[in-house]
Amino acid sequence: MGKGGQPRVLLVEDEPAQRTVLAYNLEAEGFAVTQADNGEDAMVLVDEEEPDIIILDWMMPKVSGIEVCRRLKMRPETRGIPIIMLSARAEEVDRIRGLETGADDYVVKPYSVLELMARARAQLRRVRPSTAGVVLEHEDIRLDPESHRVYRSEKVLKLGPTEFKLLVTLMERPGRVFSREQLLDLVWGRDIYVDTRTVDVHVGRLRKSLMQHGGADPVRTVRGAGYALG
Amino acid sequence: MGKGGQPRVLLVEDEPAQRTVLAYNLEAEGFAVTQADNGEDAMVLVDEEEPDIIILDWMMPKVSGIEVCRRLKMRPETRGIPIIMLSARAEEVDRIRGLETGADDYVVKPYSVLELMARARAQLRRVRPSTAGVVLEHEDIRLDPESHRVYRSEKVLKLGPTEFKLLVTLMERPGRVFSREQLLDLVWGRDIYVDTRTVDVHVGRLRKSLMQHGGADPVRTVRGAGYALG
DNA sequence: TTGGACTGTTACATTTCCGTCGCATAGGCT
DNA sequence: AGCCTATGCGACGGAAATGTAACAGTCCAA
Repeated sequence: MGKGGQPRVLLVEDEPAQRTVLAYNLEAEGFAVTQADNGEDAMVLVDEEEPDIIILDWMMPKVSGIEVCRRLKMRPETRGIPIIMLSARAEEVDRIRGLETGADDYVVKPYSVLELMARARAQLRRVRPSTAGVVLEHEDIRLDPESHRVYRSEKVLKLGPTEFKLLVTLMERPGRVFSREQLLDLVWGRDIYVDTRTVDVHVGRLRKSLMQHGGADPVRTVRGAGYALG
Repeated sequence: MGKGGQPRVLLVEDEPAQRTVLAYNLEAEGFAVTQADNGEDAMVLVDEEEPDIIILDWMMPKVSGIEVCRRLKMRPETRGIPIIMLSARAEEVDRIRGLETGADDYVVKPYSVLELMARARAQLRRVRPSTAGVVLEHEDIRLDPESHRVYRSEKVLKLGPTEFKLLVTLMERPGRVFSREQLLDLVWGRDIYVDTRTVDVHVGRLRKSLMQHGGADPVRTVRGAGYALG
């Protein structure tokens, strides 16, 4: 995985409008998006960004999506990356299938964005079964990303957006110690400037929220290093 | 519906003995039975056979029942098919419920065959109540897409077209949080340009409509994320 | 044509949350 | 103990997200 929670997706589509819409939706769904509008750039970006999944348009100038797919599936180091191919008409899917490019899934345009998201998640789950769309559990804490709900011993907890994201991050790797800088990256975003002490404050708020109905403090402070769950 | 009033059931169970027994009983009860022993085949058969109801074992090799269920409930064209999940122990039912896979009912092994039949019929009745329309229900809200009518505790509600579509979308996956962008996609259509704040306004109108005869607000606002039902 | 129903936008009110500061407290080292 | 640093935590101003009424435009039926 790119970083703790944010799966990286490489989006290859030559039509700017479609690419923009997709990128927007993917980002809204929590993906870190890298964009390319042609096959050559895509090949380079695969190595540079090491995406967790690739969404690839079939029709493209120069190097076509099919060709990109074929090349990637030939190299051992990129073979494992799931590829979802976009194609304009249903009949084409059969053709692409026939070409045995090795793509992992196909979506026909015009596609439902939600469906595409679902398929992307499904692929990610296959490759990395832990995260993305599954209910996270740690001791008596249960977190469902889909319904955006957190339970502790059957009681619903109320927590703010940042506390929620913070908890998601911690729960994705229970026991692992995250430095304040890492947490800023993962929860706030890579290019946001905020004081590292802000993390402390939010961890404090998260603690209070998690203990609002009683129970022990599940967050562990590692002096000089950061925070961890359990 | 299948031919001549015979409801089609897709039976997905990897244990041959159990599957055979169940299939026999289902056929005796007048169902047209299609069988699968794994999730992948099941996904294919859903499209090929268009069953009226699916009985799905939880534990299966490769693609689990949960995963099949989740995928089916994500696709609009299969979302309406009722799914009954079979699970080995009672505790698991709670777990599956927590996962919000969208299954319509749960039966614990070892189950009474009669009970399973009864539940299957109940689901069919719900989906096909002489009108052949899918009826969505959530708490005290009942929505019939066929007649375009919405009831709340036996009283008919009056709501506009957009409010109706919005409610349909939310009710198709109760509990799930939809972002404003997703709702724009699903309710308005993906190539319509409207401000995301418009969603807020319509959610507000939907709320007012749903509470026009009293009752609590069934729509949940998830700050920083979107809206959900329940 | 007129009136009603509906829609999308805007402006404003209100709530909730965020980031920072200051000080208290705890932990670790000599 | 005494000192220094890291962390906990309450408070506060302000920003951001959301609720909502009002408005103008559109469509359609009477």
